Amino acid sequence: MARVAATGRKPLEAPSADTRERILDTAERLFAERGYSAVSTRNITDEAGVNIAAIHYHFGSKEAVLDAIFKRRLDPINRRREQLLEVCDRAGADGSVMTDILAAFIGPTLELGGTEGERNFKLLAGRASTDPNPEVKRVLFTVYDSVARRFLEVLAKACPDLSPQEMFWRVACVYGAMMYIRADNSRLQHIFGEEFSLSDAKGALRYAIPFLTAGMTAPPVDRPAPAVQRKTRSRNAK
Amino acid sequence: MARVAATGRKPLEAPSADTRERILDTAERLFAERGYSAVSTRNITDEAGVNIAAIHYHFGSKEAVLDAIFKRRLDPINRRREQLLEVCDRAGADGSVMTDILAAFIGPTLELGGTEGERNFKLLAGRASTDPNPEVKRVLFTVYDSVARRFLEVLAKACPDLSPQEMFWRVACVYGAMMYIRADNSRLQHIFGEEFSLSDAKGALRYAIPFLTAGMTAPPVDRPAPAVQRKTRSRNAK
DNA sequence: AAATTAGTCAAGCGCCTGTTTGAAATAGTT
DNA sequence: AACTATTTCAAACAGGCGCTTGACTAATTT
Repeated sequence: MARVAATGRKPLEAPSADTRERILDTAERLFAERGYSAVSTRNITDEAGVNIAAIHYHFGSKEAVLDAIFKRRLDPINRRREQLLEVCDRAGADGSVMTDILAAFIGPTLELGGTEGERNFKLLAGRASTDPNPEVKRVLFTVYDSVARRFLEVLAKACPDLSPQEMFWRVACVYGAMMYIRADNSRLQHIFGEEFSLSDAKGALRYAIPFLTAGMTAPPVDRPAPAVQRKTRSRNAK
Repeated sequence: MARVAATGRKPLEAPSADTRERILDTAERLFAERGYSAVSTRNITDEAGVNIAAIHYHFGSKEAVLDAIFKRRLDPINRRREQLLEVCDRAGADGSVMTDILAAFIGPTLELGGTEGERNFKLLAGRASTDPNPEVKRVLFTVYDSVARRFLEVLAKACPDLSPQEMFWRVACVYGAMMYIRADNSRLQHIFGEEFSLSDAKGALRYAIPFLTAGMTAPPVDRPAPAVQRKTRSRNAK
């Protein structure tokens, strides 16, 4: 009781879940705002209002904090992705399934943004995707590898005409677009005007997924399409 | 003479262009490898084999080094981009010009890679694009703003059917793909296999530009295409 | 009520940060 | 040969880094 009264925060059920969560929330925000390398453990504990030793008591290291942040948000998202991909996989391989596959993979991450914490994580995830820091790369690898492989399986099944090379480059474009939208650097916003924002999840789903669908279903470069293949691409009714 | 003999490097014409260039080359490599925030001025001067004070004598600050790195590589590239965009602009607005516009904007940066320094810069440019550090953002802004506006002008002219919203999101996808390819994080390579690499400039131009062309020329979501519009999209002869 | 456990705390470990200094060495000019 | 301007140098500035320690408080178990 004394602790709660002293810090003046709302009482919480578990005694130290408070400290743990406050560290995660604060670190999530600071990593998103300044980047992993530019944030110190002291920055985190100071802003979270906890003792400097709390990070190493509860997590063990700065890297472990990043890992916990990603696991906390991504575990449910990845479960949802796999579930949606399963549906697409069973639906078979006609041209129209591409939109659903992309939506299954991209949607759950772009829809984040209901809470401030989710918004921060979305930024962090996008910005971390090109962070060369070995600690960041290690965390991302352990957290993304499995679902990324599943995504590629389903995708390959839906695009039997694409050579591995072509699939590689198309997937890179999809990844790039998704990560850039998540990262939401304000450069395009500055050029187009303040009324546009990459953090607008509805816009992302409405416009980016058709763009990427068109790219994924375009006639292959390697073996020009066998003339029969001709797909409708204007299905934008949700 | 004594200095050259002592360091065992090839003699150079200008007296201190040596030190300046060595700092730029080394910083370019380290920033690319570890990220701007994770590299210290001492890391740079140590590896460059120059005195710790040289950075502030020749540049004034760490941020000014980053700025000089970008200006050195990007000034010729941006001149080339503007020249190529000019040609597209004059060519008028039929559907086939989209590939040329994208190639004009993306090509000159993806073609980098002839020297080790160019390869390092390509990585750095991609990775910096989502770096939230304010120093990095400031440098990128001053260096990219002008040519980005020109690109958008030409693009808008070639896509008269797209609403501003839709243009915004499509351009975001193009930017994202380009930056992700430049950044060349090794995650996709790890999944697809070592024989695939995002640093392969020929592959990027061969496969990514058709992908993005398909996305940019897809029927608009906002006002479904006026049924007349039907574009050929299989022009892959260079 | 005693013993155990979980959590918090201020202080400090050795090392690194971006930047500055004033003197020494070198190069270019007269 | 003397003089000036440019460049390099070791040393140091105040402060921050990730992480550890050992004492202390508070809740839980026995």
